[in-house]
Amino acid sequence: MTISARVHYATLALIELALRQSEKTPVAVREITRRHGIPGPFLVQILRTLRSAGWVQSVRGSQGGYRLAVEPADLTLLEIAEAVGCAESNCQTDATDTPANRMVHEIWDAASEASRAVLARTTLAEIADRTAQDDAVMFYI
Amino acid sequence: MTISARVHYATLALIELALRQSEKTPVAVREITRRHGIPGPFLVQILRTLRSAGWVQSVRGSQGGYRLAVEPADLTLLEIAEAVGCAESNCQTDATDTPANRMVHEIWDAASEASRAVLARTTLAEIADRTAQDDAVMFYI
DNA sequence: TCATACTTGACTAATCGGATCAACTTTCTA
DNA sequence: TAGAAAGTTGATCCGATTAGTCAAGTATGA
Repeated sequence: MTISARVHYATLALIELALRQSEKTPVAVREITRRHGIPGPFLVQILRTLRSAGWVQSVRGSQGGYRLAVEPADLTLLEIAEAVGCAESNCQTDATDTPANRMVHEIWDAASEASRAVLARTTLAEIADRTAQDDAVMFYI
Repeated sequence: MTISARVHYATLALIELALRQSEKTPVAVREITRRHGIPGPFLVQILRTLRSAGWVQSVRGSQGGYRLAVEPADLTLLEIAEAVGCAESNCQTDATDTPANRMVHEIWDAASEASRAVLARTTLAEIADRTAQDDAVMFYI
């Protein structure tokens, strides 16, 4: 469960889309990259993945952009991380299959499971809401 | 907290040394590599790190080898992972510092902390003991 | 004195994550 | 109906990290 830049950017983009769900026109890639400082073509690549996961819709042509296609409350950070991140194969070695080897692997698995549990119980809706609150405070100041 | 082969091998080696603490002569590298299927020169490299951490002692010359230099109950898997593994810098990006960015980073930190907690509460003594039991069962069969 | 075993430092090969580019298609708008 | 604005796709590149190797040297027991 290594959190790569890819996963981080994907999450930021989804938050942005979640916060602007009510807008009529879709959100252009350039707006997202500008607001969050994400390298442009890289975000495009990430959005492609999000689209094939069915979480965003794209609208082509002028005035085009991206729109969230799911309920933010239904999407967990674990799902995002697993869909966007690469293979999360934990610790592949050629070590002999011994009791010690199995025992140690159990611990790595338990550690991995612990962090996955944290991500699994956090939804996009939660962080979007909390972000919105912070944004409001910033605006007020 | 990615578990690399390096960390895995280090842990296996330390278990082996822990189980053979009572032996008169130190344990040769070759014995460890054979029993656990660890690439020879690679293990040497790892043992160097363990030695500079002060966890193992080396004995040179004929009949030489390695010996555990600490109480297995005092060594946690987290310490091993952090000493042997490389930089565990979680998610470095150039993303703009926004509420969303901070919020998301908090979650990654929480996830990382959860897995570290698991490793922090597991000691070398525990896994060595449990391994010894499994070994005994295998021998009995 | 020789075989055994650790020491050290440099070196290589493969993989992966991050990032970029160019050529193309779609759609709006003037 | 032309052109500008946007997304689409596939290929590609680069640098860092990891896994793993090698060779020359040193210490020690038999």
